[in-house]
Amino acid sequence: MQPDQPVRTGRAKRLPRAVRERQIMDAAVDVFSRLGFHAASMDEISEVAGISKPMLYAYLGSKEELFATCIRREATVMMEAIANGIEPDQPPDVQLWSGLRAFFGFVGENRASWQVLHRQASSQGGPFAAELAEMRGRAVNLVAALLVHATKTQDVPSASEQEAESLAAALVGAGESLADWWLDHPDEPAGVVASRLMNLVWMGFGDLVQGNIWHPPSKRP
Amino acid sequence: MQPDQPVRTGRAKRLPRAVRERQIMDAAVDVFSRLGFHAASMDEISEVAGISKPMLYAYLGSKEELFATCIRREATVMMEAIANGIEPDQPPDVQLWSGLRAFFGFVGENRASWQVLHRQASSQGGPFAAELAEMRGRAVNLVAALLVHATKTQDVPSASEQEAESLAAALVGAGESLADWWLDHPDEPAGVVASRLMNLVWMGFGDLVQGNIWHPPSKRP
DNA sequence: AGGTGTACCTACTCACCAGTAGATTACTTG
DNA sequence: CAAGTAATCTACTGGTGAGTAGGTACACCT
Repeated sequence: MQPDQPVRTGRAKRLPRAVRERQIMDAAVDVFSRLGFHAASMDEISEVAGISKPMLYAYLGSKEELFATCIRREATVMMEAIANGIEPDQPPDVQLWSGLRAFFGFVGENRASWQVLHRQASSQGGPFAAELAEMRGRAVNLVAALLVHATKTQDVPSASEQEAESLAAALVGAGESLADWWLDHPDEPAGVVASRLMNLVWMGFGDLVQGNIWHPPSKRP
Repeated sequence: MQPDQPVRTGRAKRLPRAVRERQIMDAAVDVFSRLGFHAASMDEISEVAGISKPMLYAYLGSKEELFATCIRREATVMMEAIANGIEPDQPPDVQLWSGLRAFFGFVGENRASWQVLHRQASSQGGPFAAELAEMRGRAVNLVAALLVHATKTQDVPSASEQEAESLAAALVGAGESLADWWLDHPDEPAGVVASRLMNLVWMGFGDLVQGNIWHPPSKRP
């Protein structure tokens, strides 16, 4: 959350283009996340960014281009955060756990990013949703691969690609919407939310109601 | 999905108020679901409804009132569908199963309703999200009660209210977002989607990768 | 210092849309 | 069949916001 720039009067200090572009993007993510695409005005974005509207257009083009650019940037940053968080060469449950922790960690520290990325992008139709769908696709592939790998280490008929992918989609969806839910209940720490989802999707209610809990490896005997 | 009314010219046929109101609401749900709250215009809604704008205002008030009314109507209809679908006096897993089937059944046959209800309402802030949150609260309570009941029949320390409620929230969230995902993959039948979520949340990946599947009672030995 | 290009601004235009005023038509009931 | 009233229309206003035209100041190089 960017602190509101003090009300600017007169000319802004000269800055190199790259720096201004970053400032503008930050402001745009902030405003889009608070107001949504349509209700956000280019006037407000330029004001928050501390510059005038023509700068906005000169640097980042139309409102739609700006929004798409925001989505791409935030999506890339997030996917990198998750990819860096996963520990390969670990058993599937641990990989899933580290991925979930990285995901909720990112969302917790970049609420505006998540808001613009998920809620806004998916509720505007068209090219924006497509942008988002592509990123979700990458996430689903990640999880699906993990699942297939998990079944391969067992001596059961490995799940079909189709089956794995749809389960992965369900899990990714659960993560997305739990993150949305979390936005409205911000008091819980990230680790707790991540651990709840981990237990839900790895153990299932069937186990949980019998008191069987999943623990991270450090707590295993 | 309402078929577009043919382009209307001249006066619409006189109809009693109640009927017109229904037509208008149907049109509003259609347009809101396609375009979102802000991008939807009262002109377009009135056109799809086959009447002129002043009628809209005379019957349903302002744009915001209209939208809120849509949300309330659709939410009520959906909750009733689910409540009617659940079979009480059955074991917890069967109750959950029937609830999921009812939910996905409703979404499948009322895609526009779901879109306006979930995607649109949650991405507009303010009173709309509150309206939605209240309905989600009812759903969460339903599931949480079911969970608490399930643990009570076991001889384990029953989960805390807090724990049960957040797990319920996760499940409801998973359902919401799986429904969203389903909007973009409409080829799957409702039963299949419902069954996937059932397996995921009841059995968990941990069981699924070992080939343990949940079956509805009719297939049990 | 003077020139050159880039960062930056004020002040508009134009389109679109929520909401309304005031007139008009068609059922319905005595 | 004439009121009376409910349903409906056409045609406007006012405000807001995307996008732009045309100009000003600052920094750096020579």
